[in-house]
Amino acid sequence: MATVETKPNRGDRRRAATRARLLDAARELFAEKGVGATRLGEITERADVAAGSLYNHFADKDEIVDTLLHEISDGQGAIVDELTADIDDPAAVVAFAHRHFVRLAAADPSFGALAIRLDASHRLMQQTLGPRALRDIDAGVRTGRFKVDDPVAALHFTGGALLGTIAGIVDGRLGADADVFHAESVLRALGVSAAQAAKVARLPMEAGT
Amino acid sequence: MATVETKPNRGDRRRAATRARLLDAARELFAEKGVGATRLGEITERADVAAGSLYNHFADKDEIVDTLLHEISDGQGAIVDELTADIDDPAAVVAFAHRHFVRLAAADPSFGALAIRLDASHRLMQQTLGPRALRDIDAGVRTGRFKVDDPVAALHFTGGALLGTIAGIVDGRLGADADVFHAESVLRALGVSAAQAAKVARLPMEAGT
DNA sequence: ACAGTTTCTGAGATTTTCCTCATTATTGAA
DNA sequence: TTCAATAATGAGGAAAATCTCAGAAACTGT
Repeated sequence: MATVETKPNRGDRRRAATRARLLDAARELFAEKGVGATRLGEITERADVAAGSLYNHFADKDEIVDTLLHEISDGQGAIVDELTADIDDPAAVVAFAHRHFVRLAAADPSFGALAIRLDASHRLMQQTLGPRALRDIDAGVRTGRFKVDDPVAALHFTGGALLGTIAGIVDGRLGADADVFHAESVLRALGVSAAQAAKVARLPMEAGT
Repeated sequence: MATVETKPNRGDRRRAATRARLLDAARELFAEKGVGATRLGEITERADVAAGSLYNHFADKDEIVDTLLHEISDGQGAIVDELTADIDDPAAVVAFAHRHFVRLAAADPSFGALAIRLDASHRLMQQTLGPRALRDIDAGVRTGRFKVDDPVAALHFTGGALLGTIAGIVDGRLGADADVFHAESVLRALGVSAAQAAKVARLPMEAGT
């Protein structure tokens, strides 16, 4: 209602391009040195954009962080949803989702660094990807696949564990193949039998990811 | 050899007191707003200490963070070591250690907030408390109590999960009784049977903590 | 081609933060 | 009590970061 949908002009594209350059630069810098240590001037410099232009797009650093977070979580959330759309077993869904993010962190270091460095990453992860994860956990509890007394506690547990594994990958202590171990541990923690966890965590994943 | 041990003077005590006031203020502020967002001026103001005095004790913010980390990890590490000194079962040791930190976060919100807000808290946690945790995991693997292929991956997994649970407590989504659920999940993830995990995670803890 | 609109630019004003250092206060020893 | 040594003070200089704004450039529609 509020906004009228209209075809993007050349001008619109130019605006979008500088905005994207700013976001890319911010993402890189946040991953490299953390949010707090990144100066707005560094962002505009790396983006090769004039200092003043930043304010045409974002009011302040927080707004950049928020935008980045929504971009990532919406994008990845949708990818995972699609990846697991036709899987019935909740255990397999959870395993696939976790493996997706572990692999993503290995394939794109800036994503991993960002995930663990964003201020209060726990809370934000919970707010954005949390609802989807909680839905999957609940599904497993309902069908009896998971043995979990407190789904919310399980959400925090598994979400934190994911960030922990990502942190291990980011600083090189874990390899890209950590996804299977991680998924197996998640399933066990959720009450899946060891044999089943071992099997489900090793299911082949689609070419994607 | 280097430093001569001598009885603390009144002067020594005064110096130590301002230093302690600075560290307390820093701890509070880091917990409230994160390390990056805390200005040195805020620390001296809250500590009610002149701006210049900070430099009599610390070269810069990093040195404050380091000091705080060592203080916490040495202190809490020793407490946990003592708490678990005469326990043989590695599973019980791990469960007690995790429960201790979960309870600590519930009892002392500033500890919890600090734990999850410290810049790159994952890496730092791993560096400080990690060696002890890894030692306990290794012990469990050796005795066959844990079924874990990759102890380092398990360390990251359980460390992250702990931070996740602490985050849940800090923002009020989990109660102080989350310690049992958390410990039970950790044990399961490490390959302890569901029945054993349920039992060990509920062992009574010493009055302490 | 022209006018009107939007975006970008970058120098510099403003604000914030860090840190030094001359001075004052406190302490311990003689 | 006096003196030397150590610690604390806080005003202010230096540096850094944020943000503004007037003008240039790019773009659109007519």
